[in-house]
Amino acid sequence: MGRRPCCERKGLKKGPWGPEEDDILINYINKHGHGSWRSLPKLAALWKFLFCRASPLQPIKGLISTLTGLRRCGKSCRLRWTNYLRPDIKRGPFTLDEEKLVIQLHAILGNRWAAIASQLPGRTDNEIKNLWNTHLKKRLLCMGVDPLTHEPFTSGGPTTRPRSSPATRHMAQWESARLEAEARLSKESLFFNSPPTSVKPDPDFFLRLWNSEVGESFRKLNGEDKADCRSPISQASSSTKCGSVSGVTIDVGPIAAGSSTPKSSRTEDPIMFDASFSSSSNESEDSSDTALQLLLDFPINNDMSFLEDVDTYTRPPQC
DNA sequence: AAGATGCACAACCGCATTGTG
DNA sequence: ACACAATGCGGTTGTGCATCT
Repeated sequence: MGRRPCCERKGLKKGPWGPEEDDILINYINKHGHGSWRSLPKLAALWKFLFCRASPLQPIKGLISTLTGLRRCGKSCRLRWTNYLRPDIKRGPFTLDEEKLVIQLHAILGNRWAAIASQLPGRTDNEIKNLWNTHLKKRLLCMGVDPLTHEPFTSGGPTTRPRSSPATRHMAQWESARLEAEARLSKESLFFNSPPTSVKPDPDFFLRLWNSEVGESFRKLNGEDKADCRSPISQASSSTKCGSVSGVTIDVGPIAAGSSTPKSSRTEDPIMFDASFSSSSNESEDSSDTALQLLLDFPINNDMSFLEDVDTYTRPPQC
């Protein structure tokens, strides 16, 4: 038996949202929260009809809204809210620091846009995805760096198989563990002692995480680098030792000012990110470090003269 | 001035994962 | 344990605007 569609297709509006639709959605969510996205469109319209009658014409407008509902499926409502209407969204161009952070996190996490977005307060996964596809990827290509692997192209062009350096693999393992633990702790804190509205980890979250079993397992395993590494979570829960990234620091500098309710306090975060990936093991041959550092030095304007200095890398044909 | 082209971004689609009865 | 619904996520497409020819 196949899945039923998330919403009935008949009569549902598609395409750009209008101000009236935004208004209905914002008012309803501000008042009630989104609850069930599936039922939200009808509820929102009904609520508007019943309670928002500022002008003599409002009852008529409200009736129309009620009869037609939002005419959007819940999925569309969720997307509109999370990507555009949410009050904590930071509009405007990405700052240099944000771009650096996106590049660094992409090197670690790959195309896990939601995970990357969680590290940039006020930015959505969609926004970051667009930034990557329209700006950063091209920038990497023009530098002769494979956007998949964050490593310089070989003379044969882009690598056909994504390949990550040991340091990058370590970072990915650690980041995956951190994200898993973050989700778990978030659930636990909700369950045990948090009020319903408090879902964000406190500023000491990473400190606690670092001191938890996960961080402990990483600290203990300093220097061991085995090929068949499993996720750090698995490592932490078993006796099998595997590679580690002890002392890994990623210093991304200050995130753009004015960001609202960051998930963590970076200045206090013991897990400092450092573009140089200061892992202790066999990094001398790891070209991705150099590539990443080179990328971070990339000028933000369109001045391409920097390419003259990059004789180490093969320039791809499209540049 | 008008059409072509490129770019940026919002929105959609389909699959994966999670929740629930 | 299973089926189904709800939600989340990433890839892709559509659209409007700016720039170029």
